[in-house]
Amino acid sequence: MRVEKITLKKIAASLNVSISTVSKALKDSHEISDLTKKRILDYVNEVGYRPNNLAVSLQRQRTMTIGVIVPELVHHFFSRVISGAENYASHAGYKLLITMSNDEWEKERQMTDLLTNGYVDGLLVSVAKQSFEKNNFMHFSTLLDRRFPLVFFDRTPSGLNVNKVTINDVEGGYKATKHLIDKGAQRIAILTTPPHISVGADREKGYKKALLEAGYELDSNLIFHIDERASIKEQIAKLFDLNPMLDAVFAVNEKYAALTLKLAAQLNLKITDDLMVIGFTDGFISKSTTPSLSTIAQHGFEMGEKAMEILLEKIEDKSSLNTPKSVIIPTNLVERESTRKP
Amino acid sequence: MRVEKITLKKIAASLNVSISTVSKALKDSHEISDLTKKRILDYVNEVGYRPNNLAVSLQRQRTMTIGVIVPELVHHFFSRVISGAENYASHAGYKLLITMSNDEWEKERQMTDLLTNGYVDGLLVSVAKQSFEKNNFMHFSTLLDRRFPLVFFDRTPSGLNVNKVTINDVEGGYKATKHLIDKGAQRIAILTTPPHISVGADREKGYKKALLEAGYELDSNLIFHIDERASIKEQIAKLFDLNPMLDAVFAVNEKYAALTLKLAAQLNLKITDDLMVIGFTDGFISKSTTPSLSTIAQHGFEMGEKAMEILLEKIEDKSSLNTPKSVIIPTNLVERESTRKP
DNA sequence: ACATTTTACGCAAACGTTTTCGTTAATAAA
DNA sequence: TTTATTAACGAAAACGTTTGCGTAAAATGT
Repeated sequence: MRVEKITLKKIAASLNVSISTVSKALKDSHEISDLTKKRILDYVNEVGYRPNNLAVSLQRQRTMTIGVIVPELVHHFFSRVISGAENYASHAGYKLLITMSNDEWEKERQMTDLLTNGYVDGLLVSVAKQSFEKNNFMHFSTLLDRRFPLVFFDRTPSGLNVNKVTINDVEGGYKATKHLIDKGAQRIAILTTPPHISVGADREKGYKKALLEAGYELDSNLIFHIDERASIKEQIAKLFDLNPMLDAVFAVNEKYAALTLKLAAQLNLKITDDLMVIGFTDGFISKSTTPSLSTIAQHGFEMGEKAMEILLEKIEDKSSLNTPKSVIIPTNLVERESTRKP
Repeated sequence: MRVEKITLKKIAASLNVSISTVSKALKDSHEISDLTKKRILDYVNEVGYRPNNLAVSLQRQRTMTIGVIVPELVHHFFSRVISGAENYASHAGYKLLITMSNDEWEKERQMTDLLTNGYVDGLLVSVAKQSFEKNNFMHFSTLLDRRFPLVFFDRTPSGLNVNKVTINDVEGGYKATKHLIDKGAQRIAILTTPPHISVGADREKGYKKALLEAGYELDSNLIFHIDERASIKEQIAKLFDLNPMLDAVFAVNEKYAALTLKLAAQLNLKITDDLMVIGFTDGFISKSTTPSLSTIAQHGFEMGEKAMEILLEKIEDKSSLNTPKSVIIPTNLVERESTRKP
């Protein structure tokens, strides 16, 4: 039951050698004789020495770890991105440290601060909702000034020339809506986020574009900006209430789509005869509902991989930091039961 | 566009004062005159100095951050636990660093190593599947030897006397099964994990206990250990195939439960007349399916809070480390449509 | 007037490593 | 035998902080 921390200094003292000898022996340096190496190795194994990572990183000025900041973890999509990032990173010998901002500006700032001042070599972030609301990205712009390797994914800060990998949300929204139109829908509603969330706003743009292109009229009664602080289900119910002739819904995420489906069942609406539904994000939920949900697949895993690829490139070749890279991961439509018509 | 790192040393040089003066000024020490303080503060704000956390932590021998290792992030339950932990921690002034083991032993070992050697003051972990398979928990026992503050949640290592907060899985399994029995089910199947996963095994115990208590016979055809490396849906389909008289299913997680529901719909089985289903974990999925899922609520948020409470107690009062604490978070049955009978 | 206290700062050790550069002793080359 | 080389190790600076202690000058007390 050893309790005191065991350091190079203590090992050195115990074996009557210098600190540098121990350090070199542990890295199998040719400067140390095989005999001493063995003596040191044996002792080290016995006491179970582990180097202090803080000291190592401080000295090396490198940590081989990457920080990730996401708004929240519950989203399947973010989890997928992280998995993709982790996958790429671990093959390159990097580890991942994940934190969450809870969609709060202050926490995002705090985590950026914590991670970028020593803990990690680079940062991957998806911006918090509150940062959009406040339109405050100064914690990121100081990072850019410092030329700290930084890549954004999915939710990217407005007005900053940064590395980012996103999906084409406008196109995604367009595809989803177009699909409903092609299936013969006449009155198509959209359940989206408040306008300051770029991904929601962009999907809404795509929605409008598809409608206009097909000669439909835009109807503000059909455009619902969900306020997540209130009951989502009640807001969707209100949509149905307001629009008796509604025959299709485009929901900008899985959650809204699943709830729409549920409400439809409660109102005895037949999918797809009375109502078609299409979502966004191809997660477990979309596959497991009855009927299963048509959706726009975002390929989060690939997004994470790509983001990490760019980040590591920026880390290893600092000169590349001068030319921000922007990559768009293609989306594709996954047709399932909620829009499948004979 | 400043690029060189700015440190106390550089500030001191620029202002012709000593490093300690700068350091003390930044902490508003009474040892420094108001004039010098202002001079330093102004300069520091201008250049945007941020202390190096590695150096600070190394010196302070304290980081005010807590590490979390989870098998994976996609699980709603884990996300909830993390949120609870984060909530408690942030109120106590601690930050969270999250990593995932991918259910792999080696990665779990690596992350434990990374975090516990400098990066964090304490560790919260839910054990990887592979560690159970290998029955290898040495990376944790060395932590115990070092008296490193450590609390397990949900999936706890076998044979180690450790701090842990779990739910009573046996009781949960019992409650779920009993509920089905009370509702009149005759042939009740269980969809569970391979036996080495303790939570699955325990829920299965509760299932058996409830059956025996009610005078039912155990039927191995009704006990399915799902192998996640193969198609889950096909395995569930096989269950239905094998048991035409099946009238209730207890699934040990949301995923299996949702898939069961989906399959039932495809087989045109009426819920609840032909089949009742009950799950485990009260996440978004259970609420959003049609019919909605009855389930055993695990209260992940509370679990996270409690785990963090214990951990912080161990950190602040090292003497408490001698007496491992074990807390059980109560579960409760949430009845929804999938078992609701008139 | 001198002694004492206070103010305002600097020095240097410490946290635990890595690594460059000496230095000594043994070995090889002349 | 003398000189050059190599092998094996140690001293010390450096990474960027914090903090106890020392000290000169200024302020206060007698």
